[in-house]
Amino acid sequence: MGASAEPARSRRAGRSMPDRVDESHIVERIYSAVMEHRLPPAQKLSELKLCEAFGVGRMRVRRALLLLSDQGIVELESNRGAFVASPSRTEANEIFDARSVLEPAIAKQVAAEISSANLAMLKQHVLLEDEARESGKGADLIRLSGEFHVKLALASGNSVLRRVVRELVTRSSLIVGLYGTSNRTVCPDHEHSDMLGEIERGDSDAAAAQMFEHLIGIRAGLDLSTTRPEESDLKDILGLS
Amino acid sequence: MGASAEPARSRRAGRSMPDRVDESHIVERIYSAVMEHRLPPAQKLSELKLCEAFGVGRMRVRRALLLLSDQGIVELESNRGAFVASPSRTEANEIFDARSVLEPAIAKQVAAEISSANLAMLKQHVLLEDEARESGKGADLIRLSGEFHVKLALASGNSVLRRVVRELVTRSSLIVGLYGTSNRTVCPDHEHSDMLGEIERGDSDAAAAQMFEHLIGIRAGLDLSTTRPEESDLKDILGLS
DNA sequence: TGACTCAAAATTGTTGACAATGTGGGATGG
DNA sequence: CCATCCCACATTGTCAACAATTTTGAGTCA
Repeated sequence: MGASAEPARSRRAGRSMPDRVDESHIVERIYSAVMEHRLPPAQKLSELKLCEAFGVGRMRVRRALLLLSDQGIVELESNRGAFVASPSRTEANEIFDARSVLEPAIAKQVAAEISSANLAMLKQHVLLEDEARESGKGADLIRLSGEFHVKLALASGNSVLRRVVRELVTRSSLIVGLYGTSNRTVCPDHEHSDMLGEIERGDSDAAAAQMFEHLIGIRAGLDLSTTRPEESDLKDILGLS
Repeated sequence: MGASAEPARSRRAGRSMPDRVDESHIVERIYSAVMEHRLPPAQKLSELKLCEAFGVGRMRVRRALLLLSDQGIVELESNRGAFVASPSRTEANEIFDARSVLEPAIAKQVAAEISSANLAMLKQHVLLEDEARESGKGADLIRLSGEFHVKLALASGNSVLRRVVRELVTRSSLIVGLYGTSNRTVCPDHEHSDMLGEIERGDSDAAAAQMFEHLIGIRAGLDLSTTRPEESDLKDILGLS
């Protein structure tokens, strides 16, 4: 049964869908699913399933998967298909190294010139985080913790910065799923709130320092030591991309 | 004459080609051509021409173009094809804003922990720049000036940083082509050399400051004022992607 | 039971044909 | 001479069939 031969509209009741689904829509949805830990690392992404899910032809799905693989969210294995990426410990360290370089600089910039509207947005977001933490909604908290970093970049008003952070945060979400040590897998309690305080005060350097420490804190909640190589690191070691 | 139906090997004598040309090869080649100002902004990229040039089927070319458009190097217009991107002044300012945030942080990081081998590589590169400047090889100088920034990111040993900088520098190359004011279109004379000095001394903050000033210098050689909107800015103003 | 073989089924990769749209040029008329 | 219309051509977008590869599972044998 070809998925794309159907009436194309009037899909199964639950989810509303734009009339014209293009690649970017599929990409966005998979990004969200990864951020919310609904798509675990190494999950198979069958073309047929995706075609049915989005009511789209195979070409669209393949193009979306190509874009996602270029962004490190998906891995394409020849003749085997697409899988949600499973970053090796080496890759994970690289990603957090990059975040430790880039995100403090972004926090610094945002602290230097944030609009009141964006400040309010971030405050609102932190409130949501507190709410999720206190009501024990672990899944929501994980998602919100990641989204904070994206919204902070968004507050810079610069789409390039937003895009870079979004990619890194989403990949980090996969890393947390793979290497998170049971408890405290997400951002330590009130660091987001503290950072926001520095931003509100306009203390750029303090905000940058806070972000740097914060990222160290996140990494501390992960098991990223590469003393003994593990499964998905073999390809790194053997030098097979 | 179908381009992909030929013997597939033994192409025209000049250029050697990998036996198996995949999307990333096409992407790399177009990146290089843009960096070297051999592909000007708004240049049409016909699928057929690219198929012939690379000896590849249309699918490969289309996928490469999709990746390039996702990275802002190429613009896809529906039913009209692919063109080398023409960043609007608004986009150009956004890109340089992002560079002014990210690259100083990268320079800081590199200054803090560069290997002697990478330091030597950068010194060698600056020598090449001097050579090109003194022998009046303007085209080479433009290319080398951009490459310096990429190589600096490369010296961090972090592929994420390298990738981000490479994308931004390549887009900047398009911006220089569009908005560069005749003379001094590239990096002011010895700033790369000065920056390298700070890096060698291990003075992180000085290196970061130098990079920041350097980027301001580059922007000063461009005409990016958006007082009266121009051609390609219309789409920004009208809110059409 | 467990390991192995092999063929059927399922999935992915690629190609070519066709439809849809944009482009250019010549004829026509003012 | 210039503008407009219209048709042939060229290019892009989409799809469906086919080829290649992997996966599955039943069957066989030790």
